[in-house]
Amino acid sequence: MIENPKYASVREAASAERAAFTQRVILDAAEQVFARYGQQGARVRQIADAAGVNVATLYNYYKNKNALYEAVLDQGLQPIIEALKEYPFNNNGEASYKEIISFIMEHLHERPHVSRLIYLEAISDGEYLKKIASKWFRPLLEEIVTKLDSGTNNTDWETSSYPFISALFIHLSFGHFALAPLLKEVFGSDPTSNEGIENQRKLIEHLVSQMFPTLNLDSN
Amino acid sequence: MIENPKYASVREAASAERAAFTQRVILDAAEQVFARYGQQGARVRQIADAAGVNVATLYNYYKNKNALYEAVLDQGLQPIIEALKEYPFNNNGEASYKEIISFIMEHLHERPHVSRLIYLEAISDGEYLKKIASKWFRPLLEEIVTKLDSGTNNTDWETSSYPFISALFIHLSFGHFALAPLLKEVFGSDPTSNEGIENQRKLIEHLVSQMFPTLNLDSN
Amino acid sequence: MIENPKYASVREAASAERAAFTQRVILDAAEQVFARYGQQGARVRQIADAAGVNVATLYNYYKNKNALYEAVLDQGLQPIIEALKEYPFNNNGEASYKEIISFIMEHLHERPHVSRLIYLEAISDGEYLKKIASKWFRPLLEEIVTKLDSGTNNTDWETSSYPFISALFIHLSFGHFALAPLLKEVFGSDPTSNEGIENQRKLIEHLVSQMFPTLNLDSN
Amino acid sequence: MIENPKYASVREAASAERAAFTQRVILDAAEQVFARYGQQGARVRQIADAAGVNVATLYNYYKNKNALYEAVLDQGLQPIIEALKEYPFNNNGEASYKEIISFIMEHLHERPHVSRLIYLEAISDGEYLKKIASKWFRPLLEEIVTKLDSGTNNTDWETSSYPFISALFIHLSFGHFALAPLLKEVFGSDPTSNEGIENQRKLIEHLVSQMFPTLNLDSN
DNA sequence: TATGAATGAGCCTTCATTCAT
DNA sequence: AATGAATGAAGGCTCATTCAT
Repeated sequence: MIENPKYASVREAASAERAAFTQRVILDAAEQVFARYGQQGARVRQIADAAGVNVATLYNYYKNKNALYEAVLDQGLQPIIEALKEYPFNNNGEASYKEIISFIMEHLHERPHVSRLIYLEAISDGEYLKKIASKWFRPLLEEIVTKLDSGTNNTDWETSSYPFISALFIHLSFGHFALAPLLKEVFGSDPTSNEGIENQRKLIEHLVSQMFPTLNLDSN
Repeated sequence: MIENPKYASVREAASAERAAFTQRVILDAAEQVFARYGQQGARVRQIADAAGVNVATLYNYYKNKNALYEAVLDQGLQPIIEALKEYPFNNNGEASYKEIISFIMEHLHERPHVSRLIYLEAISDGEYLKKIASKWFRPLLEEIVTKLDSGTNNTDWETSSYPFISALFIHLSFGHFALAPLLKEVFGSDPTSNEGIENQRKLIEHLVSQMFPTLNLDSN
Repeated sequence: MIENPKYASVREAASAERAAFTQRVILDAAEQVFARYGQQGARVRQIADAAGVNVATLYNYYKNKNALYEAVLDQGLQPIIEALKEYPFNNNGEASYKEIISFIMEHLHERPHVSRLIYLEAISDGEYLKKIASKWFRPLLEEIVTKLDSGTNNTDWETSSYPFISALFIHLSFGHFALAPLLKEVFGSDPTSNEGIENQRKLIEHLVSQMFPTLNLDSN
Repeated sequence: MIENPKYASVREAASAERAAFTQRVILDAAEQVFARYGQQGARVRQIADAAGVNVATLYNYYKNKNALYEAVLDQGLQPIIEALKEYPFNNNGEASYKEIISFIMEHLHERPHVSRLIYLEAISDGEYLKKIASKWFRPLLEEIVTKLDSGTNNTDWETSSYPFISALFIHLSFGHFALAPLLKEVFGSDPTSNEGIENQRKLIEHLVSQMFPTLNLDSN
């Protein structure tokens, strides 16, 4: 029997919504597990359990474990990429380097697995590392470097030092979240607490202001 | 057949030597594989292949994969611990903070998997993380903090900031090696090359000298 | 909503027609897939795809895969059984053995999967083999044997040879279609083409006329 | 410790022998199961059970189920190919067509799964059918045709009929074994018994002698 | 009736581990 | 000590089937 298209579309919409929800749940669970055990170490069973669905359901949405991992990287990292793109880094100089730092720290805080996913991929020298580097880190760092260049009189550091400064920034932001369990164990306080993040933000600010005193004076 | 005890002991000595060699080869291979794929992601077959021995041989030396992993952590990290213990951090103030930096960077360079093992444990919040933190990082950082305290007039930073400074140091030293594949991909040059290490060492020195100007003046 | 019974019945009729159509489509698809991969090797998903319906729809018509297979055997073979029953084998001697041969070959041609289904059941010694043998082949062969007996003076062959002659007939008719892919590959021409079937028909005729010369003279 | 090479080789030989035995057992079991359920319908678990080994052991010898199937076809069919090659079909005309028939029937009897494997592959139009046709059936049939040509005065049949005669021969020999379960069910007696085979042999002989009367007179 | 979503069971394969030599 | 062979358990994935709409 041909249904009333209107009702059919309503039903289909509900079904699609449900599917989208399930897919999101699976993706979140996968992100969590992959971010802890890596691509090889993660178990699909564990992901399914974390998502609260049957293992077979995973395969209604993703071809295989590898495709799921790719989706985690793509869609897990995407929000931060998008956010960074929209950020007015060099629109008119209004966004200070301090705001940039806050912005990034805030986003990494909201997506606690991103840093760890990237670090795991880096440590295992995974096949997606090239993509992460080219589509992600290089644009991000270029923005930062441009900001530094435009905001200082360029006498503080030589251009050749920028890579090291960029790496320093990566360590202090991404590393802060990736290494959180160890830091908590060593120092006793949770680095991902609001206080911990705030302190780390201040440290980065302080370092930048020390390294680029002219930047400091200029823009803030 | 009754053997000549003398010859037997000779043979036994040779045998023991051979066994020690095999065990070392296995441990090195295991360290390499675990440092890349983590405890769960590593495959014993891959370790055996990397060691050039039969898989069954592993089990002549280690009860199981888990015991092998523990041995990797214990014995893989041990040399650096030992080295640090022997180092005259605060014997008579002769060892400058620069020397300490060089010393640690050099050791991490020689054991390229140590940083990654630790990072993997930290990211996965592994069961050995407590041990690593308490037996390893805390003593190391205490030495450093003591050094800072004794070497400066203590006006540069408040004591409460020491954890963050310690963490900063971890990121810049251990993180430099753990993240090497990503950094290489992003910046194009190998961070683990002599030049890359030298530059990183200088960066750390520079930061320390900026953060602790009195330390800088005092000891070097 | 209270419906007008008249319209309801119209709708029900249309619905029933539609359902009958769907069921036929599913059955045809199932026959095709089962005839190729057997009971165990066939995949319900493949059947649903071939039928152009959702997998779940299969289960509106058949309890499970096994019931579908039984239906394929029952209803797939039924038309030929029915046709043979209606055929005036020994009504009044009007149907010559040549006509019988043509008749069977024609029916096997129209239902290309029947031969293969039977062969697969035979090869796998399936649980429906008994049924096929008793309800299908034995009646068919008895008709043929009766025909031979009544049409000849019975001097050509001993009665004990009839099984072998019957088997010969099976091989040359059913086997011709079941083995078609191999024969095509070996000889280059399609045995299921009109020409191929015609030639095979002639071969059977020739053999029969050779084996039963008196039959040959009598009835044609 | 380096062993005495002599003893080592002895041990290795024993090990290799054991492995060869296991591989043979697996292959035989696989042949049996594949010959019944086909490539898709066969279950590796069933094969392992039939071989009396653990499922994982299969994978010490064959990459996967498909490779095992290929090995079954290759090595399962090979003995008959070899046997046929060595047979003096046209050495000096000493081997009569009756001997050829006996020879083939005997070999098919000894390897009861060969006929069924071929039939299943034919029915499913499998990917190895081409190979079977070209490397196996065509040579075999060419030998037979050559035999027929050389042994008769060639007046009995036209050359264009040879394919049909060849196919007839396939049906009566291979089909006799492949279809054995059905024939047994229909006729009550086992076609693969010595008596059944003997009778089938005679039937083939009879048909040949009828179809090629001059051949009959000449060579026997 | 038809279907997209979901699932438990089962399949193929690999894993970590043990055995026998 | 070392290894090829063997295995139980677990892994990833697919299957047949059911649910909910």
